[in-house]
Amino acid sequence: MTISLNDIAERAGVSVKTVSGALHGGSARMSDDTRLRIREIAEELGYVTNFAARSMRQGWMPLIGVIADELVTSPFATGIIGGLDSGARASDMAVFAMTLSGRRTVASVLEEMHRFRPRAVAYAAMYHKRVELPAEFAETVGVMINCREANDRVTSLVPDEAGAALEMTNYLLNAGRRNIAYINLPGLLASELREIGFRQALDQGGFNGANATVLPAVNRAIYSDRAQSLVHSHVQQLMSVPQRPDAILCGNDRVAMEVYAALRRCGATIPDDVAVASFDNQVEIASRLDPPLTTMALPHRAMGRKAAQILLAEDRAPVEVKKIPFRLVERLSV
Amino acid sequence: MTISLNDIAERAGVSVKTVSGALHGGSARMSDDTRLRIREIAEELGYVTNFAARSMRQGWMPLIGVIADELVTSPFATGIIGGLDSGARASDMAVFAMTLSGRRTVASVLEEMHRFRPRAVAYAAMYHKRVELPAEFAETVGVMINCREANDRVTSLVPDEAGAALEMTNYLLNAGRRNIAYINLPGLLASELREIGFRQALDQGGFNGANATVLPAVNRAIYSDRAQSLVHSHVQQLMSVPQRPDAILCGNDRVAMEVYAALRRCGATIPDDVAVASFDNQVEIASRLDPPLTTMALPHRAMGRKAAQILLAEDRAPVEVKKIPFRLVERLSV
DNA sequence: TCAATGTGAGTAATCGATAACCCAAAGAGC
DNA sequence: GCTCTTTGGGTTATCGATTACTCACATTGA
Repeated sequence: MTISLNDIAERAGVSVKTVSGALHGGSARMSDDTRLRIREIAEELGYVTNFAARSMRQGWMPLIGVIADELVTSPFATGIIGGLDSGARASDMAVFAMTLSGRRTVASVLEEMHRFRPRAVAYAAMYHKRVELPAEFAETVGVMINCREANDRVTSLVPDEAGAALEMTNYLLNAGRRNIAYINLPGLLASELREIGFRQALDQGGFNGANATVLPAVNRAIYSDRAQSLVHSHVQQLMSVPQRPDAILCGNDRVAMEVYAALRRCGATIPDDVAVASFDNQVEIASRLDPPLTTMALPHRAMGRKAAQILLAEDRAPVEVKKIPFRLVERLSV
Repeated sequence: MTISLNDIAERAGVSVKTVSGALHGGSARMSDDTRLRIREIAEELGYVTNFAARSMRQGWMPLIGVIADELVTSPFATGIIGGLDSGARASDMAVFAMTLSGRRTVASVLEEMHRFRPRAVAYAAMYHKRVELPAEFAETVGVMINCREANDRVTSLVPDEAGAALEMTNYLLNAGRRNIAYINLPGLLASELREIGFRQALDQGGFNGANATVLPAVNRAIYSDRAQSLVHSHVQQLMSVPQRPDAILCGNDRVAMEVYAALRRCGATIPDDVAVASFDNQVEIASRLDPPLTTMALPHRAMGRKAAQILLAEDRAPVEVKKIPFRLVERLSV
């Protein structure tokens, strides 16, 4: 048997309303004596609030529902969910995730979720992309995380890719690097935006962004011969010409990992001969490379926390697209 | 405004009890005509069950609570949570995860969770380990996933590490390999158990398990000089003696990744000169290596599904430790 | 024809927490 | 001494779904 307010009231010789006030309603008028006594009894009996019962009056459960657009894999989910959680916790809310896998549609997941009457709902993508949300859900879904709603019907939080590339490129320039090559990952929204920022920073720094060296890596393999040979041959070629680069900016940490291997084979040392910098801060990789990799950390936690803030705000703000800044993680590769 | 049974009843000109019976109670007595009409109206009005209200009578919400012992990182969480989810879905339950991070204790997380009145609670570890659960929670937590309760007070589901090593070693022997080396990952429960299975298989196959070649890798780095040189020197040494191995069994896929690189540097081809096999099936790695890696897949999904089964079973089975078998994923490295 | 049985559906209580509303007693100001 | 306000706390309705209980009507068998 679980303990209810009634049990406590009986034990304390007061009414349930007094107990409710003592435990939850901070402003309820009663003597400190009564309040304390009731709290002690509750503790003693092991009372635990019944959210379901409370929600009958409130109309909602203290839950933030998250629709995750892929199986909650990748360390990225951690950041987003963790950020949401820490933001939600401040308001005594919990995060409740459901995955949009197989042939479960947004509509069906939303309905399943609605049965629990969450206070607010977010949609989270596992990598930066555009998502088209059917118009009828624009009201229900309060915020898009790590993706932009295709018709801008919902407030979206996305990483500021171009800004990050700008910052990182400036960082390399400030470190005295003058000849920076960029090894891109074609086909990803993130890398395309990063390339823009890269070129922009060069322009602002007095170099010619349009003419910068930008080479494609392959997104599909770690050690497959093709991928390795592609990055490897790029690096080899870069290092064999007279004006060899003194810095290589990589599309993401996995590319950086390959670049490390390639540079090592060319006999170049990092960062003395060539600085290497990157994006994502996939800690498992970045912090374990040798030397540890300087990289722009994706703002997953920040996006999650911001999302919680937006969802739990008193009054709904107008729809907008918010670019969340990366964080520069300085390690030893620059 | 959300639609309630009352609204439907009004619209249909029947009582709420009839509506409830028509939508949920499969056995409620009423004409098919009435039932159908009510369902149509419910659909039309966009009715969605209110679980909170239902739970007032049932006493629990259709939720399976999961206490995850680390930030739900790593692709492993996916399997466990996904398995739980698919098992729970069969009974129309949802999975509700909370993370045991920072200084949140099991007790506090359990209380937070209890406020939502989940039907059952599981404890999931992100890698195979022993966990000591305070005695007072042995009743509350129905099953331990990927870990074994230290005092065997709770039914535990763990991967059958030794069995997997046995199977994989036999597989190598059946493939005609006669000289198998094992590169271990010291300090992990999983690898220690795997080593036992490895030696046992050799014994059973007529080789001397006790004298088998078992070498330690390092668990901490991908590309750090030390780790690389350790695996590298191991491999180099193995390959430089007359009775070089014709197969290397690796403690896990990350070790295999390093072994691939080392073998390549020695000029050995996989699998012609040396077969490589491993454990975990960390797909991102295993399927992208060249050649794709043959490995024993951790039974994360299976454990999750089994856990749901146990938690939702009518009558509670006696406490036991269940070893869940791995699955052999044949790729091209053997 | 009349009681027995069965069928479809309504009534009202219930779960636990909350909130609008009410009431009694005590102290303040005239 | 009397009204006014504040303090401490009780009563009761309510949220939505379920369910034990009840009832009206129809059918069936004697």
